[in-house]
Amino acid sequence: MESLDNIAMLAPSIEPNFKKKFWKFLSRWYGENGFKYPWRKSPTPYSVLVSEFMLQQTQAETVVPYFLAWMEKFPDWESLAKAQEKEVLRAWEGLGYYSRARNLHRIAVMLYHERKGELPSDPEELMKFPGIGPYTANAVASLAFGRKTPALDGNVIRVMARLMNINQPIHKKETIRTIFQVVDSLMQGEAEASLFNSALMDFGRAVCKPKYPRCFACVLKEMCKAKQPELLPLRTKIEIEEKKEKIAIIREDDRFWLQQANSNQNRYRGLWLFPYFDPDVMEEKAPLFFLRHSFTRYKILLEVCEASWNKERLKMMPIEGQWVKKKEIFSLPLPSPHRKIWLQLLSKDETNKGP
DNA sequence: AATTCGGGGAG
DNA sequence: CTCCCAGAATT
Repeated sequence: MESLDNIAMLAPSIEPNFKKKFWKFLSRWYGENGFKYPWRKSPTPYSVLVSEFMLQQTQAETVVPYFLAWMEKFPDWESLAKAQEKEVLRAWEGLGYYSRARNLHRIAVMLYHERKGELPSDPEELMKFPGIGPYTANAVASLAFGRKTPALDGNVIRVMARLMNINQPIHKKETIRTIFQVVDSLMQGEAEASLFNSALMDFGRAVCKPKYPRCFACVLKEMCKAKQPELLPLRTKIEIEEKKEKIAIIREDDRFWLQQANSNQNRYRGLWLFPYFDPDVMEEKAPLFFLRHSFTRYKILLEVCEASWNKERLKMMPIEGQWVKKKEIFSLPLPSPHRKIWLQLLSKDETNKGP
């Protein structure tokens, strides 16, 4: 088995023949099987950055409708720069990782005021912007500006790790550096940067899949050194933590009590939430329903109840939040579970109104 | 180097 | 149910 060092030393001098063959097979596969995503139709630096932000840790099919709606609402840097954060978060609602939306908005404002609305094309420069890391910087440089630089996402790293039979944890810095050099060398040919990176990512997603790779349909099989079927080092398993949380619905006619997520906390910052039930200042009136939702390592059972303020205690203890009219809740950004709560409440209101 | 940050789709 | 996704920032 080759050591990583050997592969790293080989990288700059991969045989021209190998490079040629690699792209010949891959480009043919891409021509027949590449995905037709809307952000590939007429890419601009803006549309590419929007799509790349949305695609961070989010499956492409999930992103499609969000991307289309976003480009309608915020077609360019200027419209995004002039928007309120509330609108921006509302357009992002349901995608998760909301700091992506806040960072994208910040970038728009920065560009609009400081750079005449133009992104730099150099990956090192791109990395100076909030929310742009190594992958996104190189993706934008290649997909939007045609720079020949490797965009190493999870798919590409997996493909290359198998191709070279790197039996080491693939998230190690040294491993990534090696893969970067190899891909960099592979793409220095006729291949257009945008096509090359897109093809490799699509290929990893569709064929060289994490769990059940379709080796039988692999066009790179003859040059792959992976010892099948042993594939990749397993990831460390994470412990799931189960929690119960109680949400209070406090209403007064057509107004509901909502609070904006604390600005010094990162999760849900800027989004609006129904408050947690707090027995010190609230009284439960009636149970409503349960809702479960899970994310990363948490499995949360949300209990939703109707509640009212305990006015005596409320006087001594200022409570954050404010009354929001029913009609306004539609336009506020809510985390997914809270949006679901809201929709449940609405449908109950409707059925109660029934003839 | 490990954790945090969401949510949904696929198997 | 479990795994994973066109990652980045923070600890």
